[in-house]
Amino acid sequence: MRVCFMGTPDFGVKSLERLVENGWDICAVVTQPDRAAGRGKKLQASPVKVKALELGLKVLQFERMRSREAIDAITGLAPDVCVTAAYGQILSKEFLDIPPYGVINVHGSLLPKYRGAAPIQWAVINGEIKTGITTMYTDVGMDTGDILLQRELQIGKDETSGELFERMSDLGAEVLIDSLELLKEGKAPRTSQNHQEATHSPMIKKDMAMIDFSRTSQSIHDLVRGMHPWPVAFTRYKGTGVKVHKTKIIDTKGKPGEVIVSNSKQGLVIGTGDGAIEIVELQVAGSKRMDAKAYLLGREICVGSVMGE
RNA sequence: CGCGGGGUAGAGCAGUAUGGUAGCUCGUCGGGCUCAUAACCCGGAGGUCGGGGGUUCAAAUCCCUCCCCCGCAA
Repeated sequence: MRVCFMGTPDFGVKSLERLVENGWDICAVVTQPDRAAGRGKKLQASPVKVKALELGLKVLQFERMRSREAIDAITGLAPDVCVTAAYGQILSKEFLDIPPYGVINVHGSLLPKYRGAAPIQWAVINGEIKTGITTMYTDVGMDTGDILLQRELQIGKDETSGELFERMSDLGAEVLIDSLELLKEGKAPRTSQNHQEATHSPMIKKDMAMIDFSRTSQSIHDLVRGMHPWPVAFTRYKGTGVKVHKTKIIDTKGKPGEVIVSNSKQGLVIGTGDGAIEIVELQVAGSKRMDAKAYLLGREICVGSVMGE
């Protein structure tokens, strides 16, 4: 089977790697165009593109997948199946009809829950204790296609999105391979989704990562985990941004946002809506990420002052 | 040339405008005190001040240059 792989961020890299390891014939890797990003605004290739080049695969990049040019190029490759893993563009009916075996998508949630762009982060932010991988037959809707395979994964109490991402991309690669095997043998299951139970996970934006200390300690802890390693939950202190990398729920009481404890021995503890939370690791603008205790050796945060403003 | 902050002891910082003994908090090592401690007291070790060049009697500090880290924006 000729496979056309489509993906952009890290999530897809593992799947691509495993496909190649397992001997699948990758006729091309389609990824989003290089974008100006990072300090200095240099053009940057997507993680999938980097890996594809490393593996010596043919790379294609299209501004718009719906364009004539893109459709013709893929048609010309005559793939038997297309695989998408966080590709980043909605595919048209015309495109979906190209490969005879269809387009298979690897999605980071137990569909129909968490359809959309950021299923892994939202599962963590919402404090879910389990999530999983779904492979599906892509249709024109947003993650609405019929389910092929599904496999669950437990989420750790202190696990971050980044850590979960790692495990999810491994699992995703596994489930993808299994799905393709079944598809090839003509034994692939197909179950439609229960659309009544669908939920959505929109793309994460920076402002969603702002900590609201009037919420519960648990939901703040979940936000911090879910927004890590990007964009990282943050608050403000005396006008400057403070990223919060790691927190721990503390059994104490305090007003929301109030600094209850602040010294290099005991650390930094802030009041929340239902108790308190310790900021274990933080990062202020221009400086590195560090333990709050280390930060307090050289800088002061006054007890009684308020975070968040 | 997108905007900006930073590199000083193991850690976190001050010192740089006005060049002149390397400083603070913590850790660490040794000693003392206390029923006790996130304790307290005494003493010690630990630094090519990111690299290189220059100016000067003298450079962490002024000039030139290179390297590295980070925030914003994307």
